[in-house]
Amino acid sequence: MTLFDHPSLDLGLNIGTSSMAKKRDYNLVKDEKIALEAELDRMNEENKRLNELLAAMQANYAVLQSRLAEFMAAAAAATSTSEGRSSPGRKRIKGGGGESADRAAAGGSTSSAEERESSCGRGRVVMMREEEEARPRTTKLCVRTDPSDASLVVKDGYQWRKYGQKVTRDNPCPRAYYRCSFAPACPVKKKVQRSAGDRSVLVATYEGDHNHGMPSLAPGPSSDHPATGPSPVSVHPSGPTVTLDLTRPRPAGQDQRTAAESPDRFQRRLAEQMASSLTKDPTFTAALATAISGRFLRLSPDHNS
DNA sequence: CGAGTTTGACCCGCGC
DNA sequence: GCGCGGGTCAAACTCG
Repeated sequence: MTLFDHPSLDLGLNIGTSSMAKKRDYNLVKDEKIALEAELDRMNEENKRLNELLAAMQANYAVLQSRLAEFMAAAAAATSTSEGRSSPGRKRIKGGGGESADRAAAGGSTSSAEERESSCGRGRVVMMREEEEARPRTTKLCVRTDPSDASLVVKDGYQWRKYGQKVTRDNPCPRAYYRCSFAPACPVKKKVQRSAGDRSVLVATYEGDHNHGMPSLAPGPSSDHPATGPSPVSVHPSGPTVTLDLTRPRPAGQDQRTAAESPDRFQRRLAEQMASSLTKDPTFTAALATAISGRFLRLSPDHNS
């Protein structure tokens, strides 16, 4: 009757606008979902691409290492024939026959030195050569940091305790000495020094292998797990060297798209910025570097030898 | 109060 | 033998 003869205009409009708004919201959510799915696809693609890159790098590293092994074997054969026994104690290794055992014991955590000590005799050329081969693995990690950042900290996921700092002759920048403090008996040491040529590059030299897992990769609320990452990799004569650029600026033009952005574009940009900030995080990137180098070490043919 | 950092001293290998 | 330089020690200090 009258009730139905006079339907509220507002009510009807409200219903109409409400459903339209719902539809608009639905479309927005749909757009957002499409955008996120596209972003996910893009990330998956990038992940796939980086995995392929990593596989290629591993293959290259294996080839280079085998070549290095061949070269070392050839060089050893050549020097053993020409050198003879003329210089039994010429190339000494710290912690070897000349290093006092009580010093090693006083140091507390010099298991690598002790291992060498136990495996070498005094003044025997053959043993010296075995000792050289038993030398702890040395890995270099070059990290590009902000030049204004004066700290000698390379966040690689492990827990380090600084035990010394020294200004060396060939480099005005001080060199910091670290020991792995995560496991008491872990023999790994790390030296960190700014590159003499490029102050923005931190060169971290790792000696030895960790006898424990990676602390930051253990499950936990604050663990920063690498999934993808940048990093051009080069192999140095002393071992694999991972180079990271932590100061890379965001892609040009990204900051220029601020005016008149559609919501889904904004969402996309937000996602990009999140991904960008994640990969720009030094801890994230350094952990990634360690994970990559750790994977190299595990895949190394002479590892655990 | 414990863990980490700083820093001067010390040790030791090596070249001269 | 001596001095230099790299590596390490350890007491003092800082920080959370």
